[in-house]
Amino acid sequence: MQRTKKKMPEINRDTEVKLMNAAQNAFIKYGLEGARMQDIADEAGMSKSMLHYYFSKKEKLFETILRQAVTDIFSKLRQILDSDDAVLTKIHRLSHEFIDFLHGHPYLPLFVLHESHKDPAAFQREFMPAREVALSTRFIAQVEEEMRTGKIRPVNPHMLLVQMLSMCVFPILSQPVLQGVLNVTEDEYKKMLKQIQREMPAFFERMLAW
Amino acid sequence: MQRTKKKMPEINRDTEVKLMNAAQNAFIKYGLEGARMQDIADEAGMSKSMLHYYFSKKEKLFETILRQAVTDIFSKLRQILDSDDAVLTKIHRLSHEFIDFLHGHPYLPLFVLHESHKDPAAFQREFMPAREVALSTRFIAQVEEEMRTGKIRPVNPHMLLVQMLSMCVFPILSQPVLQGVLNVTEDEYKKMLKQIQREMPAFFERMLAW
DNA sequence: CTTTGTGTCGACCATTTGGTCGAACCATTT
DNA sequence: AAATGGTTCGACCAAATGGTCGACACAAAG
Repeated sequence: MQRTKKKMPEINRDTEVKLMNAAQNAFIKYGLEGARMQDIADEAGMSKSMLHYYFSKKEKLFETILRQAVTDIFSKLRQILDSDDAVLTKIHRLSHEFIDFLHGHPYLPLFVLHESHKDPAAFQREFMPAREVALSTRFIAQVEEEMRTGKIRPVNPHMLLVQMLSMCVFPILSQPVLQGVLNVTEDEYKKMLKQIQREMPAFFERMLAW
Repeated sequence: MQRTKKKMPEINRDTEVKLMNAAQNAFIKYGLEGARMQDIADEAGMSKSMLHYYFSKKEKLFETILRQAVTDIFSKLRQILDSDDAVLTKIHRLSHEFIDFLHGHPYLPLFVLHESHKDPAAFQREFMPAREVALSTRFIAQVEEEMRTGKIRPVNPHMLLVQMLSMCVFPILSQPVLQGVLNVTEDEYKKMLKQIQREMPAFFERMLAW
């Protein structure tokens, strides 16, 4: 005999995912106010009513999408920075795994940053749980420890983290503009990204070496 | 006798500036679709009709604001990168003058990047005139020249430029998020920015030294 | 076969929003 | 004082948009 559940909610999941994907595309491109519920429904191949059936209000839907985006980014970041690796190893992993991740989701950082600018205090309160903050404290402590044992040169740990993230995120974030400024094709830009991935670790090794 | 002009257009200028400032704030925060004409008019202390009197349509107004933003950023950038200074001097100036500039207009980069993502091709076509592209080619040539004469170590010039910009722009761009991640106050973050300004040149000197 | 409850939809509603228009204002000119 | 012409506004309009509601489909349960 089969499950005693009244109905299989398989189609459920499927449509919900379809709706969320469409919503993500729309919100990322046009923002909360710019995205149109009808467009989202159309792109998902469903009626507008479905959106309100699964996510009561537009804001609810938006919050779901934004929270997902924040979680995605920080999960990946935590996976690397919260490991047992040495600082330089983490930098190496960051330049490869994290940039690869961002390259696969080039829209995520801008989306999150854009929302964080609307109301920084609210963003921090609603979307930056203590877990994400702890992410940095442990890494900072590790850097200080390696500095104490003389493994790396003394630097400002906060600054180091900011610079690491700058190098990873900005080249992806600003690809459309930089591609224009540098006057290169998308392929050439991708090649440069690969090169950044390869050379970034050595870059920081020089920085942290005595 | 006074000017023979029929009327002084001084009030003109003034209201136009007020409208544009209000429009800039609104567009930066909410984007083209999210900004409300009524809000812009209210913030400028004028009627909505004024907006249509000075800028016929919302899109026209938006394009004006965006073009201004792009021009502002690239003017500052050109002022530094198009000078007669050596590469390392330019890096030094970038870390001071350009970051100061961005710190005074922390919203500009995100605004431009956001629009560039909506339609990269259109953005490049409409808002990146040849003049802005030439900005990089000359700097690239200069880097190659200094490499040839052995003044600096061989590196990929494109990559160098991207890294310089990353270090300048990203810390400002992502302040709301990073302040949360690092769990520091605005003052502490500002202090860190100052430190980045001071240390960035040495950072690149190490990178470019033999 | 009827009931039931979850999904799904089309039609509709109330509000918001960009945009228009004619009137009023006011300094300058005649 | 009357005319002129650029400037400003309030009232209004048509379209778009978020959201609601009743109906319907349809498989599982009784």
